[in-house]
Amino acid sequence: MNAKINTNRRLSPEDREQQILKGAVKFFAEKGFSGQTRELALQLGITQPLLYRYFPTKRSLIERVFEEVYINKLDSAWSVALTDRSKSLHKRLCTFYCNYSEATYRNEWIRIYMFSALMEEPLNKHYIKLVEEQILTPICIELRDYCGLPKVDISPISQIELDHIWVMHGGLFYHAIRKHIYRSRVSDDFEGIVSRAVSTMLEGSKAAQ
Amino acid sequence: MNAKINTNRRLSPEDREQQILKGAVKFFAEKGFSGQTRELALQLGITQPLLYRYFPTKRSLIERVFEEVYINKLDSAWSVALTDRSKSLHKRLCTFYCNYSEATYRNEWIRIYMFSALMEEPLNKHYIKLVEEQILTPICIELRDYCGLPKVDISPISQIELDHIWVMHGGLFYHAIRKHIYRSRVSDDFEGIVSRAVSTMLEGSKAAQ
DNA sequence: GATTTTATTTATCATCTGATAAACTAAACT
DNA sequence: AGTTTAGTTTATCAGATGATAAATAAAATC
Repeated sequence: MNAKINTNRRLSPEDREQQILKGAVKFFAEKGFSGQTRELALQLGITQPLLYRYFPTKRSLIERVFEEVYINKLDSAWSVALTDRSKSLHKRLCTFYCNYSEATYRNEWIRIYMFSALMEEPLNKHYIKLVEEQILTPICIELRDYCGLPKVDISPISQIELDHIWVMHGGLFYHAIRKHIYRSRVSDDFEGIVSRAVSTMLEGSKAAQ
Repeated sequence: MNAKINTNRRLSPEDREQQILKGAVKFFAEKGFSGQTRELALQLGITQPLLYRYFPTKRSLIERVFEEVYINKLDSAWSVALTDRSKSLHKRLCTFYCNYSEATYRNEWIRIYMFSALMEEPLNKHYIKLVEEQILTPICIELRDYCGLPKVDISPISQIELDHIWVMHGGLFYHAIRKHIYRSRVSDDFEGIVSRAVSTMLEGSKAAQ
């Protein structure tokens, strides 16, 4: 299918390693990690043993794929911006989810994330922890302020509050699942969806008090 | 690990087939469809060639697993109950999602669903279509009534309206993903989560008018 | 109880698949 | 230009894996 004729043979080790890595991300995102090294090599336009010059085992290549996809995708500046009360919470949440989705709601990211979760890779649990601590908890704190509820230092964020935000967060994430995993036709106006989801959540939370 | 000593050898063909099928559902839900027939047989406490007496190929067994898991899980009575305006929409939606989640937000269902979606099995697309037609569209229609908006026969349900409901639906589904795929610790009070999600959606939608 | 039937196992095949070793060849060096 | 270095390929291995055939043994039939 996607086999490339290897026009430029003999790359520098750095270039070849990068080429294999990028190709592996694409390949495993599509086929899952039970995809075969020969098929990957074919898609890269190289022979299968060459993979083993750059990565000692298939597993080591997969671990590099994890790193490649997940490292430095969460910008800590976004979490900080979430707490900037000079802007409306609606505005802050919309900005955050547009940035966040641009970084993570991508075909390769989403699919590799789901494959790794199904395989129970530790990566998934680490990432979930990060999301709860860096994203959902800050949002809960801002939502308390928005609804005129007690501050965190009075009573800590409860599981109920987290779960409530998880529904919105998960609902938006699910849009990416529908697009990249189910490959359904979904509306391209993600900003609009975010804006409506955020409004709904904010209005609904206020009304619930 | 889970290997059973085969105490009752020589089952009737019907019983053996059922035993293999149930075991296969459990096995493939855990390992994915690249799980190996020998490991499945070991888990069942039988030898691997015996599988081929009841299922001609691995693929045919997988297709039976799909049927087993998906057939008759959606009760059409639920969709009808959604439109019973003698009860509040909040009540109807909560009842629906509690029934629906009991049928589908189960470990084996969710995991096999996600594996099959990643493999681009047609099953997934069929199911999504069913969800949109039997569940989300009826909800959109009821929501129009709830918000005092024009009826369907005046203007059909738009993609925007569907996407809006998809966020709530996906948010609730994502709770099951977190539980069964990520295997995170999640709150067991799903009824409470549903109730808050539904309230939020209803209040938010009303406020948006 | 002897014979037939059939569920199950043992033995085995062909192919696939991750991985290694040796051969080859394009580029770098002297 | 001749020699060395190192990126890439060819050939191949060992174990895994889906699938088949023959052998075994438990139940059913007569």
